[in-house]
Amino acid sequence: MGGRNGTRARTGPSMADVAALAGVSSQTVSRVSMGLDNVRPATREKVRSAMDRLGYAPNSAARALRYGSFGTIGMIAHRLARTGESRTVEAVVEAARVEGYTVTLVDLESPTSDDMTAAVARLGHQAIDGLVIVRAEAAGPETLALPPGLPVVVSDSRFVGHHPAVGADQTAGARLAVEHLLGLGHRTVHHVSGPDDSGPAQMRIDAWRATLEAAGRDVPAVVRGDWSAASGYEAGLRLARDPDVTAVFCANDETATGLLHALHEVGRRVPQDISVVGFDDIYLAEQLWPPLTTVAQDFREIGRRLVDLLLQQVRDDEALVDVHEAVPTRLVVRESTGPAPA
Amino acid sequence: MGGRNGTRARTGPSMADVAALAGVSSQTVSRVSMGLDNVRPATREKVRSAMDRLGYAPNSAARALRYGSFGTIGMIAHRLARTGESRTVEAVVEAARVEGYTVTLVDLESPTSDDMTAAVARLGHQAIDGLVIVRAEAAGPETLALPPGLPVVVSDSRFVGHHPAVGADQTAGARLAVEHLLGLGHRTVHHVSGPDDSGPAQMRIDAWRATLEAAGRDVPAVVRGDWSAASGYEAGLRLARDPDVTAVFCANDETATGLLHALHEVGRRVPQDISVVGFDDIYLAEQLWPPLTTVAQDFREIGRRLVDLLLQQVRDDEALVDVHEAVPTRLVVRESTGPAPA
DNA sequence: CGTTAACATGTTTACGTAAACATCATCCGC
DNA sequence: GCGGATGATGTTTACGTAAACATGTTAACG
Repeated sequence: MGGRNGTRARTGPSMADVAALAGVSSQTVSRVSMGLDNVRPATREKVRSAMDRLGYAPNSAARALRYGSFGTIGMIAHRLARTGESRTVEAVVEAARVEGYTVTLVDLESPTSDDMTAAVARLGHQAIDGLVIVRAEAAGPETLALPPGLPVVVSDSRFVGHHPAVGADQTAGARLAVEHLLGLGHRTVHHVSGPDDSGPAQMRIDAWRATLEAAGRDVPAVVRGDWSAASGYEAGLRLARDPDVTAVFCANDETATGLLHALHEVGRRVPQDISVVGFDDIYLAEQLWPPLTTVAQDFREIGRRLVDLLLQQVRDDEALVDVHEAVPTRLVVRESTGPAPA
Repeated sequence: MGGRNGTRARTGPSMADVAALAGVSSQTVSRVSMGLDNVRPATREKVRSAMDRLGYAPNSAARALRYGSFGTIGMIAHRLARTGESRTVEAVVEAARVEGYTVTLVDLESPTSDDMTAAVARLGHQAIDGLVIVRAEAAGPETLALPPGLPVVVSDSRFVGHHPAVGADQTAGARLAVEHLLGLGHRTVHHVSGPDDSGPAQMRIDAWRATLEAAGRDVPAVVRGDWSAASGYEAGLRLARDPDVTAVFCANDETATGLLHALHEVGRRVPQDISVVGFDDIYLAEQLWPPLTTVAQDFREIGRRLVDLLLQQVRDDEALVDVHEAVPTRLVVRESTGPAPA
């Protein structure tokens, strides 16, 4: 694995050292350390001062070994500075904190199945009680060799039936976006999608198509993106050439940002000429120009439920494979959408 | 602390179980597990299949206890979905992966000294070999009660002399931004700053002021921001009222985004009427409208050096308090800056 | 065929903590 | 003032791993 110090590393004073200095047994030190009350105040004080003098801190490895628990959740993500990713990471970290857990992050070099497997293997050797997998793009549920018995939750619904999953309600969200645009009088809605191998991206595509079909509208060809702003920019340049395009639904807000850029550049006005809707409601969405109409994901709730579901498995020691929770999304209407041009 | 399962948690099969099934000693299992070569192929195979059958995974707590090392770096950040934060987190996680380490994240509820102390206390009980503190806004170096002997690095230079620090070269970066604007003919440059209690924010203010003074220009009053896009928006509304304002240097790209929003809204053209420069070079900067001229931080390099410096202390077991590395910044000129209006 | 080296494998031990159990002192009521 | 209860403290042990040391087995060479 590497990374380890070959020999003994920083190992501070142990309970035995404190005990020797305080003139008590190490068990008494343990009692003080855990805050039990069956210790005489005078003794407690002796131990406390010995701890302070030596700079004692409990060894969490030993504790973990004793308890079989680390108070730590593992999390696998790819390119975590991306908007959706970082919001999810933040939310999971926050929810974990409330439960008294910390989060250990591993990022993937690439979202390939191999890298995912490597990451899982590395985390399997790490000190975690459970695992959260965020947007497992390329890796399918079958290809994942997880340590048996390790509780897992996933924020990608392709894993339903394999692992419990929590995610935004992609389908309803995409429908909201498309219906909003149709309601403004647009004849149809174009879509700049996420990458092929992403479950959420596929769900947004499907819901977009289904909504158009249900309304009896033409379904234009999907413009492939990859979540990036750059792909949105390119898509924008392409779509702007077609004067029939009056409404675009982007797979995420970054893509939408790039699209807006392209439209500004070629002089198409938003929303007068073209309306744009994003997905995620990133922090910057309301400060873009124009402020972006988007489908808000409740990241905080998603993080909370991911952690809940994970800890439920950790505590009860049973897998919940069939669970799939869809967290409601809501449309946030700002200024990037307007009535279809006459 | 909380969070622990009261009784024994998931504890899979141990080496002893594998050894029993394979008919060898646990030490042989250990050898196979560690990939040593002094095991007969036939024996290795027996052990391997026993491992597979039982679903054996090494217990990292026991390993950590044995080695005194976790292969894990702790990281404290606040609001980590923020641009600069998430880029730094990403960079540190990536650099740590290269070194064979994972990163345990704790986010602060608020950047107060109390919360910081609580976070440190919680991490002190966690399984980490060293600690990275990112932008310790409110908490000063003195107020931090760190576990003695725990290697620490900080990405905020107020900690120089207390802990080794790595950060972007704020001063040079701010100077680049201001000189760029002066070079375009602007008489002076206004500044929307970060929060009072931030070290980097203060350094950017100081460098902005020093550069203006060195050029013999008027130094306008600082407009206080708080890193957020919303604060940039408000600052923008305020600054737009003053027709003398032709150039604004924002403390970060989010603030700049909000500022652009405000300027668009009131009809001031960028860069024809007002030039805007940001700081950070977030992923979206080049896709904003107009694409944002900004001071790029080399987050990847910062992350790498933070991890290097930390692991150096971990491995050599000595503190490097006097180290302070400033990673060069560079100006990325895009379209939000232009010649001063005539 | 015997001696020895080289290698494979087993045994013992320590890492730091905390539960379980054992012991010892103190204080209460009669 | 004595038996028993209560509470404080000490002792033993196990958690899973891997280093250090010990032993056994095979092969090579004279």
